[in-house]
Amino acid sequence: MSSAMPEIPWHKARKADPRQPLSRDVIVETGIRILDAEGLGGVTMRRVAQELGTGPASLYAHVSNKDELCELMLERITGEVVLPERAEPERWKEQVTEVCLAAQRVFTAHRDITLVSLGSVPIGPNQLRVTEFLFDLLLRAGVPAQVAAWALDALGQLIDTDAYEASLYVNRISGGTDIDAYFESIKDYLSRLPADRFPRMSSLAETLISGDGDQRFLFKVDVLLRGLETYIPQGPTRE
Amino acid sequence: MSSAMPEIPWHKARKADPRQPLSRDVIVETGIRILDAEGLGGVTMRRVAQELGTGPASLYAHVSNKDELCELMLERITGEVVLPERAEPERWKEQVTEVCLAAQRVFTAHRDITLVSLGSVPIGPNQLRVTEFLFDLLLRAGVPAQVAAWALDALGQLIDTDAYEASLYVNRISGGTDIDAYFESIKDYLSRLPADRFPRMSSLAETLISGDGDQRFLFKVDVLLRGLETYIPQGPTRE
DNA sequence: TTACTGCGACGAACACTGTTCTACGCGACG
DNA sequence: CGTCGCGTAGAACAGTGTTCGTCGCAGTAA
Repeated sequence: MSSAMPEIPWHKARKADPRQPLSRDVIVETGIRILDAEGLGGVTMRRVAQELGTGPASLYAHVSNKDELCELMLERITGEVVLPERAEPERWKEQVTEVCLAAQRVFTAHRDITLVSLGSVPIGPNQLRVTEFLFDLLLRAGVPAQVAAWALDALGQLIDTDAYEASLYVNRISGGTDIDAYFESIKDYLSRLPADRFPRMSSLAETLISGDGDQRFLFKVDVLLRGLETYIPQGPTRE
Repeated sequence: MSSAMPEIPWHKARKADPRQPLSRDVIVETGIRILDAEGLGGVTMRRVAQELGTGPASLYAHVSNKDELCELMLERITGEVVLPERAEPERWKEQVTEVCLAAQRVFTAHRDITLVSLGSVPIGPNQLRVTEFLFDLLLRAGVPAQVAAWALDALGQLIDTDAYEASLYVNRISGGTDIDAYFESIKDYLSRLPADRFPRMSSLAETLISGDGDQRFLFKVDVLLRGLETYIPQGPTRE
């Protein structure tokens, strides 16, 4: 206890990077940084804490859970989705497509973050912001309220699932796998299938695996919108 | 080593249930039993081994991985999906709906197993069986090959995602949460949203959360099929 | 200035996870 | 009868999320 005691060494050297005094925001930002670099699997409490020069227990003063941390990350990332200035119902299909594509781009850029949103009801402010825009747009386009409401569910699932699958390929690529060779091997496998039991898949293997992620995603959105259009009372929009 | 030695106790008492001599099939079956009872989170190598009266290391002689075990489980479960006797293209929409509903029922009955299929290309025999049937049905209905191929992707994602979300509610229920009260609280939350920024969601909160899982799922399938129909060259099928 | 009080920080530990190493025992085959 | 190989399984390793209890520092009251 005397002043003759030398400085306790480990207490000062504790953090190589004595940055902000550890807040909710810093933790979320750090989590996202790790997410972008290593994927959701790399985001562990220990890893985040280490990046902040501390131990995992310190995080629990600001974040109650790892699940909560992940949802906070998702909320912040959803904030990156930029929406059009205003809804243009006369070209609603194009605008819905634009928003979906923007969202898919943002999520895919953050690896497998959509694994989090697949399992949670979107109630964060930013998630509500996007949902409200699409909801309003569909209603203005003449889609019945109940149809529009359920369509939001479908659109959200579509974006999440597609972004998740896209991120899996990113993971594989960053894991060293040659993605083209991978798809080629699948095509070979399908085409070699016994033609008596799998006539369609074996003969159309090429067709099955054709198209990159964006093409397939845009196709799915298009199918959904075409289907939605048939629910508009006065029939399909005239060209 | 003499015959005077008493029975080695721990060798006989090792397993309370000395069943089959540990094969791939038994391991997969045990995994599915645990999956049904506790969800995918309960399926650990230790838990499966314990159920078989052995240690986790023993499983690795029959299964190379936990991931492989999960995919084997998925494959076997997919085998439970019963397909119609033969494709009836004249009522393709109804038949696709039937198959989708059947698949969704099977998967939902096995908790969150679809979390596995979300992350893997379906190449197991049983998965191919279902896919081939749907592919053939769509082609016979007049859907162009490329459209049908991509539609298979969309249908699979729809089934997987919906079954996964349904299972989350099952998990919550088995976790003791009152699911009705949960949705009611979400409805309250949405309706209390500031009306200036969220006019649509706050006023239509009731509409947003209405409908049970089956209704919403059937709606999504219907939208997809209606959209698909517009891709058929001679236009929508006449009634 | 001093004493206290409350809260954030955090090392250590707990109960888990998937996976690997290595020794062991038993059946089949030469 | 000997030997070889394979399936079994205990122990251990490097991780995981989370909790406990201590410790030091800020702010506040006396």
